[in-house]
Amino acid sequence: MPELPEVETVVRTLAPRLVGRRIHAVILKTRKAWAASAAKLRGRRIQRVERYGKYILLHLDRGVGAIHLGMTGKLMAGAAPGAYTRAVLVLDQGRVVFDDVRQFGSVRWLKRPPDGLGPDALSILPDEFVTRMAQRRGRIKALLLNQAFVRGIGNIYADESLFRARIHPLAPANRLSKDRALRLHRCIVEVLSEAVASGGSSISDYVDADGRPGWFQFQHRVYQRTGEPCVACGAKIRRILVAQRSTHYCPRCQRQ
DNA sequence: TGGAATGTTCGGCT
DNA sequence: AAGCCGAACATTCC
Repeated sequence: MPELPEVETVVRTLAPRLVGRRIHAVILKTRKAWAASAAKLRGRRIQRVERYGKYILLHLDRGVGAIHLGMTGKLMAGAAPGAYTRAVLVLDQGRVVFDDVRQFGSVRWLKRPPDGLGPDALSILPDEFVTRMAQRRGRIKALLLNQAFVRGIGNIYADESLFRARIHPLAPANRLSKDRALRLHRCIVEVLSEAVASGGSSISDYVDADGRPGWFQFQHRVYQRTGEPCVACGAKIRRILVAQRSTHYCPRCQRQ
């Protein structure tokens, strides 16, 4: 579940319970390579909690805790550990439980926030978005998924944004007119903001730090609606593969 | 039973 | 050299 809106929702529900807390102990139930790094969180005080693309950053008195939810990661305040719990941060007041069925997520201690990521999808300015797009020849859908280009967009919101902007997912980025690029930027901000306001999309079992699901999945217009009628024109939604990911679009509304 | 699922990374090829 | 592809990671669900 974890794209920008889901991570943002987790951060908003988590932050009030974490800021000012000290991490007394780190319990690890994983053999993943990040475990050694995660152990360094012990003893640190959490000064600020921030979303950084799809990362949850705990700004500490020394360094940062960087949590990535991968595909199935969940971060829950005060929850009981279960079968898929990979890490528990024991605080001076309460605890945070990190569950992750597929284990693509991670909990790490870093000297500084991760580098190599592009500007945040919700804060990049229209002009910069247009300029960066003009420098890329790749397919627009693949580019939106590329965190080095913009950070925060994943498979759901890439499809939903392209649908709203009426842009074909295979369109080469640098071949879009300035108007269409601006429209795409506007639609990305719109879709992400609406999704944040809805608490994200719960497509399998996503919940925020308080265990509450989001409801933006009821607003999806193309994502996982293959074969269903387009809400705008009635044409059947099509599914193709782009960058090895399922890509859903309306063949009539989104022309090449 | 095989394929697909909210993600990232790496190696190889052009 | 950017960009593409396939594979890998691990587990569940239908």
